[in-house]
Amino acid sequence: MAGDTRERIMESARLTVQDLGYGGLSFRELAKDVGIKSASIHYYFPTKGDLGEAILRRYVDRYAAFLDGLLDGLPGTGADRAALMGRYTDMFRSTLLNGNRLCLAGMLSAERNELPAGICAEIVRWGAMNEGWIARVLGLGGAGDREGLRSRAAALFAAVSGAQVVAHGRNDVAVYDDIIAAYRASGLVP
Amino acid sequence: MAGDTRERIMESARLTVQDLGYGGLSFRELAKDVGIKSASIHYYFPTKGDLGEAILRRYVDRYAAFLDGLLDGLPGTGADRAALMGRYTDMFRSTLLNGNRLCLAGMLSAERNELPAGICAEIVRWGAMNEGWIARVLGLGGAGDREGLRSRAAALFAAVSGAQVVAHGRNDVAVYDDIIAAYRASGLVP
DNA sequence: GGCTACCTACCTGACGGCAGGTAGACAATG
DNA sequence: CATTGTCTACCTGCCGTCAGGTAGGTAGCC
Repeated sequence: MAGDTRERIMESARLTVQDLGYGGLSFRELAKDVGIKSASIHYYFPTKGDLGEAILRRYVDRYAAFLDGLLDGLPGTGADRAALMGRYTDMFRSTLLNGNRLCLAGMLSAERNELPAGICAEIVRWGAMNEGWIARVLGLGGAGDREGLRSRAAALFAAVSGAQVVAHGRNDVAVYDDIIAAYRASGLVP
Repeated sequence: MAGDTRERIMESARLTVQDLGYGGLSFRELAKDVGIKSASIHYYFPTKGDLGEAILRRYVDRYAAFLDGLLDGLPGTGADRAALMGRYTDMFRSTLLNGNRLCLAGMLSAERNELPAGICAEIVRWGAMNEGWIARVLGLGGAGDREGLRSRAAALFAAVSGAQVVAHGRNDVAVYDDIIAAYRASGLVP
């Protein structure tokens, strides 16, 4: 199966980074999980940095496609803002449910000061993509100056990310749910 | 100087963890920074976990004292809620300014899945302490049911933490400032 | 005063283990 | 024959940790 091994390396690596962080990702454990020898990983990804960049790049791409898919064929009435944001917060919720994992980019954000530059660039792209999507959703209701939407979207993205980190630190999804509910009550999240 | 070496170990370790994380803290580098040999650290802290727990415990205690100090001798009119929250957000801001560091507990929150239990307990204490203080500040305005204050405080704590993580990931304090401003505009932060 | 005993605050030197990474052989496939 | 994918074997370097030693101070006792 061409490309299968590469696929399984990336999948396993992603799950590990979301669990233990980039520093907690080891080629030996990774190889054990995939069922090959650690040296073989270098065939696909010359260095650890290359692997990290590849999985984050694909992560951002996939979620961009997923989020865009949510907007497809939308009436644009703005009646669905709340529903869309519910889908958005559920996205972060599901990673917590999956072994108390953190969003890949969120985890790497924390580790930023010991990461290669290529990964940092992808972290920035993750933020811009999320904020862009949220701004579009917020704009569905109608007007709102573009700059206002943009800054509110950035706030919303940071708030949801923070809720995930805090809940992750306490290993308790209920904490996440409560915080999101409070965001909604305060009007920050539609 | 009795206790001086122990003090310097803890200070250097704390700064490193806020910079590179718990995984990025090495006894050899730490010893080099303090000016002793790495083995000597074990004289003060038997294991790495003990050191980590000690610095986080003190971190929580000190910020608890600092925040309580802000409330001392307050008129309680509630006119100062905004000012107090400004002091609070400035606290997180200053760690970003200091070498793009993260709040110690925030960093450890991300690494939670590979941390000894003693440290995890202190992370929980950090959250409870912050939420308790914020709830008190929010309550200064007057009424508000206790449960409502509590959940709003939890949201505010998570939001500010998230703003710090996102700004840290982009290595840009301006990002933090913009997000906090948007929180204020949305009414989440007084 | 002198001796013993214990303490603090480090040190030297090493241990086993794991990290990412490399060189080169080899079998399978086209 | 050439390419692809994986292997074995190994490298250097760092990791936390430990055993054991030592210089200097202090306290108690004859």
